[in-house]
Amino acid sequence: MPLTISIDLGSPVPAYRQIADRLRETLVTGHLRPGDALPPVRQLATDLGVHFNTVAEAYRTLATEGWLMLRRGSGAVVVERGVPPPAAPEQRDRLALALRDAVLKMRAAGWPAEEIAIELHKALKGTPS
Amino acid sequence: MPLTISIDLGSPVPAYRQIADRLRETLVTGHLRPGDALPPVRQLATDLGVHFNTVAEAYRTLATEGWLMLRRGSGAVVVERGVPPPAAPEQRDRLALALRDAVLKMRAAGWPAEEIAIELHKALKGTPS
DNA sequence: TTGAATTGTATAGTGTACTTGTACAATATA
DNA sequence: TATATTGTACAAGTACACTATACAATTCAA
Repeated sequence: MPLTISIDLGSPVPAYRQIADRLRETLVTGHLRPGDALPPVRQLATDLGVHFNTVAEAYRTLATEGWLMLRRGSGAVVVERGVPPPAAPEQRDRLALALRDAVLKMRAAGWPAEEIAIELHKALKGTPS
Repeated sequence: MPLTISIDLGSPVPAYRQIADRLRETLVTGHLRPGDALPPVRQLATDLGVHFNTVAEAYRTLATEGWLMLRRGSGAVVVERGVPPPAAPEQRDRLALALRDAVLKMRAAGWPAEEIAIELHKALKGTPS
């Protein structure tokens, strides 16, 4: 599978963060596994309609999180991640807040609680551990 | 109750959006109800440590969403909102994506699925309808 | 009725973040 | 060993967030 992701250039979320988010999804769900190679920054950038430096920034984000190893010439490779380093409580709070705000915005937009729960389980599905 | 909210100035999420998020929470949960007055932008701004224009931007955001009515001299007042206007599919997708990304980041940080579900229910709790 | 105080609005300025352009360094490959 | 491939570094342009300041509409006390 050639890694097909897409981003929304009209979104207020910066492109490099969207790219990181979508790639993180493939990593968390196991569609990309240790040893797998990611496409070169220039190729993915062309596919998504952004500059390759924008993709490179996303790769660096994921490398910092421990998902990837980057090397010029060799490209980006998924590495064994082990136990995620314990996040700072401040960072933990932000993650929980992001979830809460997402739910609140959906409620405010009129989503039934049912459907929100469904969306949640979709997001949890396929996640190992 | 004097409306006590707090924001995180170190967060990458812009202050005006955090303020709107926290206020939306009080609105969705019914802690602020139609007819209630919000604090003047200058007062809330002082409380939060930002410029009053930043608070004003948050108020405008919520006014656009149909929660508030703004008038100089009178201040910001919660209005009856009725049925939320049907969001554009594009906007709907973004809401669902935000939820998905929040969950994925929590998983990536090592949160057990259990606790994520708990956080979700905390966010849903107290929500009418 | 009037004038001062209160409250949101408008607009310009400043700093920061995002994206791009371009040159470069390290690795792979023919 | 030369060339292509791949990520990196850094400067420039643009958009966004926040602030400063002046302003307009409303409220309220004298």
